[in-house]
Amino acid sequence: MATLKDVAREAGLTVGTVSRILNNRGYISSNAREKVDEAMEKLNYRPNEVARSLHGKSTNTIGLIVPHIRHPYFAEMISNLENQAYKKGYKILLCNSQSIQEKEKEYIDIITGNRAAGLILCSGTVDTKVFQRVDIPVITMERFLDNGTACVECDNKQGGELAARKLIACGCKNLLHVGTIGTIPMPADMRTEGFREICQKKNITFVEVSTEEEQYNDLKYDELLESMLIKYPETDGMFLSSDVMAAQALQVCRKLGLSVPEDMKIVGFDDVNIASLTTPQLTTVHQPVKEMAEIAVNLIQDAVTGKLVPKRTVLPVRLVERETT
Amino acid sequence: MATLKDVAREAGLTVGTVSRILNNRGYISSNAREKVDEAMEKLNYRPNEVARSLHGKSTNTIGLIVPHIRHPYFAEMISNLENQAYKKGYKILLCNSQSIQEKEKEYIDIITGNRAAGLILCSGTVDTKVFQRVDIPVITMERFLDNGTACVECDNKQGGELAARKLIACGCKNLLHVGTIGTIPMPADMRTEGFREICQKKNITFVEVSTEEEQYNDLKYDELLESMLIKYPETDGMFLSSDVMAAQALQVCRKLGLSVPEDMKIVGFDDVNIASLTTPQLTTVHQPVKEMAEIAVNLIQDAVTGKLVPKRTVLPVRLVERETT
DNA sequence: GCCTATATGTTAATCGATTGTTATAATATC
DNA sequence: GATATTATAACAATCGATTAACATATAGGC
Repeated sequence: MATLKDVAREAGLTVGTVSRILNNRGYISSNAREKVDEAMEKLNYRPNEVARSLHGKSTNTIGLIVPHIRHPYFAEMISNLENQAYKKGYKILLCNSQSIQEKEKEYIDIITGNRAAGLILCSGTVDTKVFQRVDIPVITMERFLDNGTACVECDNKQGGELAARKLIACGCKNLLHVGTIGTIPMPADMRTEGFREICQKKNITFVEVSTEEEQYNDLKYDELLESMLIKYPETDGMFLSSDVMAAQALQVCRKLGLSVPEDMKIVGFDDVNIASLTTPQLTTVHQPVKEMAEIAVNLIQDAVTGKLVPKRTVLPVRLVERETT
Repeated sequence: MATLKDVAREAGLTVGTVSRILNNRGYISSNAREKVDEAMEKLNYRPNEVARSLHGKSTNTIGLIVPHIRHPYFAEMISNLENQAYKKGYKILLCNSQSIQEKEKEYIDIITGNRAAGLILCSGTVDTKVFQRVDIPVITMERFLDNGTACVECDNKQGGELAARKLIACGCKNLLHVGTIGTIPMPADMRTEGFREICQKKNITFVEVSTEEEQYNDLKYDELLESMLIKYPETDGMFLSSDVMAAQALQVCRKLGLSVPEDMKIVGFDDVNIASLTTPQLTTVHQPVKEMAEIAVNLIQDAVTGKLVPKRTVLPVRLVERETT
């Protein structure tokens, strides 16, 4: 591929001048600019961003680590992050950790090695110690991290409360809640917390179940859900920590001959696409994914430019009532 | 961040020696290696990949341009591509074109400017002329491109045939097919082609509709579908070019009081997650996304290493029968 | 004819690594 | 003990751009 030197030679100028023209610095004659434009066109020149980044301190890349791309919530999140990154002149280096600690660590090495401007972490198995050695801004989403630069999350607890309140208002007496992965603490656990508090306050019987990594990875909760409904046949309302789970709960109910919402009320979480594609459509807790994504990217930029950055940003959620309650 | 020079100073050696140790070339004393290890540990050194790539000819980045991340088919595709890329030592630079030509062009500039090893293109609005100037391997997926290095696709025509055959075998007499975006020619159009051929051969009445970009971008087909079903009330079978569309068709049928599969049979395309989360679950044409993704990444690698690369790879599809037929 | 503003050339350093060539030790061989 | 061999490092060029310092050249203004 053609280099600046080639362009300079072709245009009959020196690299210094051509670079000046490219970057609009100093004095430039329209004549020279024309010659350079022609030469670039002719040689199909495109500045080597690698060389440029080497000269500058960092790149305009944001490393993004998610546990799953296929999961609609993350697909939605990635999409919004990409969008905002594009607007701000960043590009996204996409890393799918699959919740594998080793892979996550490796990706952190790759991202820092590539001198990314910042790191957005939606995945959470890595030891926080790893991050003491990361010297670029780290924005966590739905993940605890003492050493992180900042954290963006939705009001998970409020979400759990909304779900519990709704189910109880619908007349449910025996609730079942399936939460996030039991082995890894994360902000999403607060959904359970909020749910629990309301149930206790209102004196409603409830069962709490957490999922296993395997189920999370395969997006396959039907067996767990079925066994739970068989184990607790008196259940008349469920709060699931994701819409994917809730959609599967619907299928399980159908299999077991339970009508929703007549025999069973269901509340999901996330409010992704599928929530309105199931039959009946899901009542769910809406996460402001777009705003969270925008804030995350903006925080990276602020942190890079040395601005003071809020340690924690919590956005409100809201209940979207559809047909399962 | 610490550089090689810092490590060398710390270890009391020169950069050349340290580099040699890092890359295991030439003679190295265990003493020197030890000192370097210590220095790296102490300084938290991580090689600057930007500098490394500058020296080498290209990076190990693959540029990936998709029209949508949120669309479950692409989410699935991205996930599989990322996976294979990781296995092969590549990283993914993710670009969401939103089917906007200008954005696509800009991304191509960014990708080539960053000296990516190759480009995987799942999006298709850009003028093919643009690619005459791209000097890295370009693998297209579900997209025509004369100047591309290679193309990977599923047997779209066969998919259309399977769908038509199934609907006809179910006894449908008046079919409706909603295809891809009318204004942009793409391999997926062959689904329509295959569908049409079978209908004609079997003498079955059918209506063909194409979608608009706006609907594709918003993943919102319900209004179109509803108007079509009202316009063609005799319709008793539908073939939709994606599962997202098929899932929405189900909702529209429900709204119009049509039972599926009794009054209306439905066949989708892609076989993504939602296909088994709708009620009834979708009969659909399965695309071998994983294999397509693996092949695409492998083709990039082969092209980079100068291997001869097949111009076109077509993978078979298969019908997955669920509950809508 | 001098000054100034404009335009470009020249030269060289820099970013952080890789790598070929060369220099210097340490050890082995006869 | 001289010579060959092997081990270990230093030195310097290179990748492709940016940028600063300084020199030079042309033009117009007064």
